[in-house]
Amino acid sequence: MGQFEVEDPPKQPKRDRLFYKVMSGSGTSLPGAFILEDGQKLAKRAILSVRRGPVRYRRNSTIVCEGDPADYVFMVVDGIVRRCKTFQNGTRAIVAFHTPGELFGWTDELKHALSIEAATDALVLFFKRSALISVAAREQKVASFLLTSTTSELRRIQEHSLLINRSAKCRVASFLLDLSTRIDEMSDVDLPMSHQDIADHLGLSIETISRTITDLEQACLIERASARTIVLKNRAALARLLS
Amino acid sequence: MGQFEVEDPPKQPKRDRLFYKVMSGSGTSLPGAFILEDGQKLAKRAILSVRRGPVRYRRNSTIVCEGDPADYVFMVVDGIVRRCKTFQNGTRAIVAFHTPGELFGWTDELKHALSIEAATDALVLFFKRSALISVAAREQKVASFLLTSTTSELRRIQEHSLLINRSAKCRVASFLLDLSTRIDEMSDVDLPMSHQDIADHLGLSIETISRTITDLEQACLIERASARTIVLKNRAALARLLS
DNA sequence: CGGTATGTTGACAGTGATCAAGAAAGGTGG
DNA sequence: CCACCTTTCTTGATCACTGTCAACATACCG
Repeated sequence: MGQFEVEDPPKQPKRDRLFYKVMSGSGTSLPGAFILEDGQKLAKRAILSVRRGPVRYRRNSTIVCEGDPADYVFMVVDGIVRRCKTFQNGTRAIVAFHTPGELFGWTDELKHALSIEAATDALVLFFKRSALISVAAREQKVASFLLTSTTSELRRIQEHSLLINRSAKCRVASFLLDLSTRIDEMSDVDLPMSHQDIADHLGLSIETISRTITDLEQACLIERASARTIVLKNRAALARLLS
Repeated sequence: MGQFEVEDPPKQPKRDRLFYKVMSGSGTSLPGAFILEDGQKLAKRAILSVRRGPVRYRRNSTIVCEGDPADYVFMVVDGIVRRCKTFQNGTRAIVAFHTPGELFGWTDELKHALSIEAATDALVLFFKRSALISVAAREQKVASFLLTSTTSELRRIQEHSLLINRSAKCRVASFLLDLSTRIDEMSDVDLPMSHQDIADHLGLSIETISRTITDLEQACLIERASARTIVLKNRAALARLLS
């Protein structure tokens, strides 16, 4: 487990707002399944009681190492977290990025199969797995929340896995569109993570990332406001690249 | 939803054995989390009460089309089922294969994002989602089973997504090792699906699949007993290709 | 202001896709 | 059981996309 740092008092109000939003279901609505209605005070109190943190991590610091015991489950409060595996030849694969409000690190194994690292400066809540499990056994709403979170993560990674045989242009377009909806900005996407992170997530090299962005810009689908800020000028055309 | 066929009476005993095994947890053990102990007669009876089928599908027939309403969740009883998406240019990506005992098709969306097809002749159980959800709300063991199944699927696809930037040799080795443990045969893997299916799952062409198998055979890691039967002669060396 | 990390662009090489042809396997009807 | 046909698999030749290496530009930070 990575180094713990002091809690960040000024951020507390933000954490509680976010946390309430998540537990009331407005952040992760689930049509047709376990809908988390508002006002489930019991479930909220139950989960809050087993929370630790939030803990602040600096960019690129490690939260969990591959092989660490899977005693904790996490929730991003602020920033971006990546889950990744580094191979012997030094290459790295980033399985997923996690944005604020997402629960992650839930597994059915005793050890984490992937490292968990802060892709940007990040605030992270900790939940003890064993406590969460016993709460879930009593509180049906908590069990629903766990299932909802896991199902959402499954859906995201299934979508991501569709990129396995697609071109670089398609992968980058998919990434930009997905990120823009998750960051939830209007038209300009401020890339929170490095090109290296994006490359390792999409299975491309940083050079190809750069070149592809240039190509998309020359095709007038996007525009580079700065190296890290991209304006999606034609979402429809970008989406057409995916099909 | 695909064509329904008559039930297959002689297979019934097998289905019930399998189903009991699954619900008793011996097929999908979950260390450290919601352990499904033996003798949970209530949960078993509760789930069985909302089951339909089993329905028999012939190889390559469609069980669910992309975009069909997600009213049902499925369980393979016999054979192999694939979940896939076909793109406009005709290429296809197979997100996952499902082996007997696996629950699949669970989603938090109203429609299935992927087509579900029989990769071999297959027997499939149906569960009405709405019924499953209401049973899960009453029966904690059923909720646990849903979470366990979803978590297992998540783990599998996360492992698969690590292949996104690996070589053809590594992808094929990974596939063969995974398949051999899932089919649970001693040393020889009888490939249940076509090379085309494997190619679409690994993001390679059928020619590369064939060539890679030839390479692995010449390196004495495997041996081709027939086109569809492969003997893993050196599992350790195959596993070394993955790291 | 200098130094490091990050991003961009070019030249070239390598892995795997594509196209094409042939071989093996499986299914069907005689 | 065999001949035939279709599907699936194998192997070869060529090409394209993307990785690698290198140089340079820019941003970031003390």
